[in-house]
Amino acid sequence: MLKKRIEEDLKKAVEDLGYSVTDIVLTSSKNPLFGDYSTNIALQLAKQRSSNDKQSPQEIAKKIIGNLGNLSYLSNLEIAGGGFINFFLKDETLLSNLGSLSNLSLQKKNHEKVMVEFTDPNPFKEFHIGHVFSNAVGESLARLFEARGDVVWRANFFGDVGMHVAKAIYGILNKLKREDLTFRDLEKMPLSERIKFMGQAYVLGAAAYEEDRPKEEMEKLNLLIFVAAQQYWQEAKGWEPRVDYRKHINHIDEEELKEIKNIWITGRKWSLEYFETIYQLLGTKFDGYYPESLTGEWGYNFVLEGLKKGIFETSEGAIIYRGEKHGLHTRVFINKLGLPTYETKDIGNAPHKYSEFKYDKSVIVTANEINEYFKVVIAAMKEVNPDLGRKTIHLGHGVVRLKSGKMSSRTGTVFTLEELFEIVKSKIAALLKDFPDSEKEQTINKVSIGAIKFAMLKHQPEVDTIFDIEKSVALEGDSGPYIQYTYARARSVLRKNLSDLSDSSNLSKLEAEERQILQKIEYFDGVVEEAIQSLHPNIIASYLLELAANFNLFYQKYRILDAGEGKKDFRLSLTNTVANILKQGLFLLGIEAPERM
RNA sequence: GCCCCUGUAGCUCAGUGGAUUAGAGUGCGACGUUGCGGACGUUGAGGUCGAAGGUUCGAGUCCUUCCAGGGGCGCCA
Repeated sequence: MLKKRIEEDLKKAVEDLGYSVTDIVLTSSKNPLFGDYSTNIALQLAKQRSSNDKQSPQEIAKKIIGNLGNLSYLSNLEIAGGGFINFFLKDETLLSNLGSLSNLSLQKKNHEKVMVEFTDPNPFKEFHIGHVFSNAVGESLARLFEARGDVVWRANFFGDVGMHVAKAIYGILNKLKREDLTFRDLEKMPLSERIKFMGQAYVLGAAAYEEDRPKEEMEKLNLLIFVAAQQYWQEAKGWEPRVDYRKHINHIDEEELKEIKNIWITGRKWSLEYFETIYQLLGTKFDGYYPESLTGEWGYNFVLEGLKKGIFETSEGAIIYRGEKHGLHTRVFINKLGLPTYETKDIGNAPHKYSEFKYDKSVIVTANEINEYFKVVIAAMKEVNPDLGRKTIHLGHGVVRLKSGKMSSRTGTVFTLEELFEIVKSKIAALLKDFPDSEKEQTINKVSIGAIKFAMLKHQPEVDTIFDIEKSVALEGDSGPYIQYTYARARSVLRKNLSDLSDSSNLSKLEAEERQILQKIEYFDGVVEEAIQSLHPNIIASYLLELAANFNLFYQKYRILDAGEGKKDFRLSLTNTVANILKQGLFLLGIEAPERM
């Protein structure tokens, strides 16, 4: 990578002048007049010294250039503007670089163990497009870490106990009664129908909860679910309970408990089965699953430990953490019924995950509406277990909004992945109507998922995205299909060439468009590093769009296969490298690149 | 009321304190291939970077205040 080389040479030249530099900023130039790379280092250094020793940026730049001497890979080195140093690479340098990149593989030099938790959909509820956003971001981060050589563990945390489940089960019981069905009838339906039923039941239960009438009944149901879940883990996995939930209930009707337990186990299983079909479609495979029914118990112990140390305190019958000491809010960890809240389940999630995978870093991707809440959880974790606290990074992604407003499974205005997928799929299917049947279905899926994921990943993850369902998942312009199409077109040319690709560094003259592509290829590695460092997959997305646009312009203007000897080999090699990078870049975004589309 | 996030072209968004003239895509106007895949390419119009101060040789970027939108603020997740 040439950028690294320039940075090293530059750093040495600057240090020889007696300046201490921690960070050399070398940027790729947008304007070809300013060379391939530029640095403002001289302007930065001019500020560093006290006034009596001050030198102008130009003077410093001049000295730096003097120290750099003659660099064989450059065609020119100049001072411009108010002290910028511009680096012009030789065409031969870029060309020889192409040879080394034609079988591109990223340098794998990092070897940290990284946990990435993402998607986190709750059983009994719909998989909505917010989950798709979380999945797209998380899967991309996981792949970026892997590209750097890290060992990644994909974690999926889900709420299988808590009021939302009580609402869902309350809804199921009532909906069954209303429609004169039994739970057995449900079991005979196809999976998609069962999921739909449960989704509707949840909305029913949530609405009933708002009315306040059955609140007490639902709170009791909530407790029963905790007991049922605990029994399940005891029987199925030999789990040793750490918390006694029964003591919070006056009287338990064992028949009722049995019924609830059956619905909980079965409904939960259906949801998880269904989520797996979605993960397969989206291209994620999780290494570990962390249900709140278990992490809650881990967290319970964690909080009690903190209580003994005085980190947590009791208040009005609940166990709370006072966040004010860190400029945060007070949050309840164990409610007055003795049940762990989400805070406890989440704080217990850390030791639970760590017990299975001893990570150096744990990145948790969730919606940003719980950013403030997460700060409290991490602050508390840092006090009880500083090591785990330090290793935890929370990335709050933006809310996916519809034009009509935010969607919520609580109010029933969800927009599910299925609904979105159907809309996109029908558009793609229309375009691919003459496609050979054997690969048709698969290709339609690849392109549809590419369109959806790319539409989400082209934005910064932290910022809210507004989804105009019809328009947002575009197929032309800034889109996944645009890049996939460019890839397919490049592959089509390469398939038509029957001879071997040969080295072509003896080329006499580069066209401007060819040079621009070579320059762009040069800093793919740098872009990947930047994306990892900032946890911003959108940097990859922007890069791919630029590369695809550069290639399309070249493709439009010049012939490849009948370019004539000398040119042809080079252009094929260039096309091959672009195709490889597009494919790899898309892979880093979790998107597949079909050979034909 | 307090805390956090966000205000850049009609719309959706990029933009490390730096380089004439703030960039893409989309939408709108005008075009292009007897061509290797037109889901492509070229071109035009479109901006008081929410507002006002400040720091700096230099501010869309940093600081302060204000305005607007969103999220959060002890037993939902």
